[in-house]
Amino acid sequence: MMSPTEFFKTLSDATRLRCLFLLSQCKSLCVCDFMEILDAPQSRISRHFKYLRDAGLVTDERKDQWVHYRINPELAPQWRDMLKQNMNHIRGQQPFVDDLARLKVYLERGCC
Amino acid sequence: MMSPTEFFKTLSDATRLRCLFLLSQCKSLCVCDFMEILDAPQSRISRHFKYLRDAGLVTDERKDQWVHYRINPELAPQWRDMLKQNMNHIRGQQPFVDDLARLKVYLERGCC
DNA sequence: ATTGTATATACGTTTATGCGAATATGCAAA
DNA sequence: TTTGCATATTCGCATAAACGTATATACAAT
Repeated sequence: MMSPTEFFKTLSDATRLRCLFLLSQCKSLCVCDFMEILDAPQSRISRHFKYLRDAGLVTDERKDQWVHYRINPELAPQWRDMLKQNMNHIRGQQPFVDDLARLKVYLERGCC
Repeated sequence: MMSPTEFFKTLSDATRLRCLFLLSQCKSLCVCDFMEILDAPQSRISRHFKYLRDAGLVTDERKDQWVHYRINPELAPQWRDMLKQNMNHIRGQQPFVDDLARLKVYLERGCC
């Protein structure tokens, strides 16, 4: 179980927050998607997803070589609501506006 | 102006979060109130209020020796809503339940 | 002026966190 | 079983953040 402080700490890093935001806007994405959309090296994405997994906010599912992440479908409703509301609030701000635009382009031309 | 990441970082420390929560439940409180309710040394409270001031989340007002803090009444609606919603979400969890109980006892018998 | 109370800040230390580079692992296809 | 790609982890380093103690400041009352 997670404390509110830990919840906010998890959201307090730009890479993690941008990843969570992207996941809040689509079903699932794999590590290389995040690398491209956020223009970040692989170790950074992977490391921060470890934090997100440990916090219970996301789950991973391997398909062949790819690991797909999604918002943890078993997240307690309380945290799920909190996450959703916060994601809605940041939706209109940078860098999330641009990230969302890039996500859409990316999904349209077919992801990895 | 504040970035979402900075907003969450500000909420990611237990002392700051508890202070903000208390302020969300009453008009204003002074440093010694927080010291007693949270059982924390003065330097800790004061230091964290500097962060909260710098982030623009609270304002201070001196009355004689006492400095009263409140949620910044000029906080942009966006942040105000976000803060309010998050405070509502943590309301039912520890240590905030106990903090609120202590706040009520404290206010009833007359604060500092 | 001095004292007492409330609050703020400076200092040195400790711990936490983020980073890239390098390496390891897992899986599929050859 | 080797190669190649996707992902995870380890490492050493650098910076940030939190802490308590001690000191400084602000104000009121004497």
